[in-house]
Amino acid sequence: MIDPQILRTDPDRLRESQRRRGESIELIDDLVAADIAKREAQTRFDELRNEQKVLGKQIGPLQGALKKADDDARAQAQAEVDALMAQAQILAEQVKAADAAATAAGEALDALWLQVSNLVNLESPVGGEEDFTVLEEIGTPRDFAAEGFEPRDHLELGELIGAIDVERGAKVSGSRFFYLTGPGAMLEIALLNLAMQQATSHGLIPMITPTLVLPSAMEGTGFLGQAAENVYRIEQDDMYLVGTSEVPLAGYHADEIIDADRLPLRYAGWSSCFRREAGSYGKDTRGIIRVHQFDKVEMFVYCRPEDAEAEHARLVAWEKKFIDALEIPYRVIDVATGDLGSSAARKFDIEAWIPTQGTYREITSTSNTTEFQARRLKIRMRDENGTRPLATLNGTLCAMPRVIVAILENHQQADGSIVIPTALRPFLGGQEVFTPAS
RNA sequence: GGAGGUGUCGCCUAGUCCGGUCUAUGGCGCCGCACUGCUAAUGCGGUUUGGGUUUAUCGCCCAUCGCGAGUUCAAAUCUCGCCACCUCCGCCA
Repeated sequence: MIDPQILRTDPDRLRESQRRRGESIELIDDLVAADIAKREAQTRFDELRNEQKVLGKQIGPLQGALKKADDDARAQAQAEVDALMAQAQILAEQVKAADAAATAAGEALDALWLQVSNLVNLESPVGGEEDFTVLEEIGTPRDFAAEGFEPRDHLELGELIGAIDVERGAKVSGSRFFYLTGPGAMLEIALLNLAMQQATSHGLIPMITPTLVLPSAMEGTGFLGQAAENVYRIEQDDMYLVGTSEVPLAGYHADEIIDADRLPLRYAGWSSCFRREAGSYGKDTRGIIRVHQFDKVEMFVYCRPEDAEAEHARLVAWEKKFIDALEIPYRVIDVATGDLGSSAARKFDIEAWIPTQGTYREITSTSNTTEFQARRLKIRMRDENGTRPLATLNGTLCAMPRVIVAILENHQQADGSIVIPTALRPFLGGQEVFTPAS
């Protein structure tokens, strides 16, 4: 949610943000009207309620006096009480109606706010999925032609070395599920160790989070808007499977007020992630680039709003350091406004070079969600200026399947073996190569 | 899953039986001021959160006693539902 003050003082800022995202501008007009309606209804209720309380305070003492009154005064006192009671009853009806009206107006307003995405950062390139800006390219893709062989894709390689089994994944769980087997499983564990080693060296707090969450956490992080179709819902218990540990890491401090001197709070969460991948039929059907379940180490930061942009840059730097250690060529892109997702004001993706696709593919994504999630989840900070919402940011450190794809494809040799990046070897007992199973 | 207990403004706590005097008591902590070579101690004042109004301030109004609904002129207090935690029993990785 965006600061309601901006809606009242500068609604054009919201309209401009909506325009850049390609989302509804009329929504802002509705919001302005609903905000006014809500305040009017609330004020009416407040005033009536005040009248009711003033009146109510007179009744108690009068009834006390009535009990003590002697016969002469009784009739008089009784009449006074009756008159007040009659008045109070009318007022009670009005209060009830005004309360209902204010509640309804509030709900209508909240429903509209839930449809509004975060204010985009004005630096973000405007446009759709293809309109990103490339910020930098690092490393050089190998020239397999010069090396004299045709690169195999990650699935072929994974099957060759006995690391990936998608056929049995499909047999047991359906399409887009897979098993990591033998060296594949060991590789994921090694990646987890490297990621957590780097994370802790940066001062992040390691976390293992719930993956099943209540609606409040899902909604608070902005995943029940246009992204809702990609979320698994457990109907029977009204819970959701998270698509990223960003959700439980953001919910961790929900409803809390954090002392500013504890900020920034930085976490590295490890969890399984579940995605329905609705609307991606036919896309990336081969291999493990797009799957329904995978594991991921996610970074999550709570900080002062004024520090958020610097923090965002720090997250990108940590992501780069991780990919650097894996010796994979990549580029960093500044994602365009139309492709940000509802909670991000700005988003940087790292895309790894995938030789058999001849292109870069997303392997990390880091978003500055400013105060958007914090407002929804009621996470505030307290400093010398009082209590106010803080900023949250998230960023991928290691999304297992895609990192594994990038390692296999970029470090393959002509015989189908895989050279293990030096940084991973300590976590694999010093092993240097994955070789094809016989 | 069953039985019992608990839930009050950072922490602890009074208030709930018997509705109005609750504008929620007291202690700790914290902030400000006074006193004071310094610190400590002491004294005085302040200290839930959210919304509205006013905004140069002070202020005023409403909501908030785990959450929600109900009864009532009036609910921390009565009724119902739910949630969380604790103890015990059952089942279980």
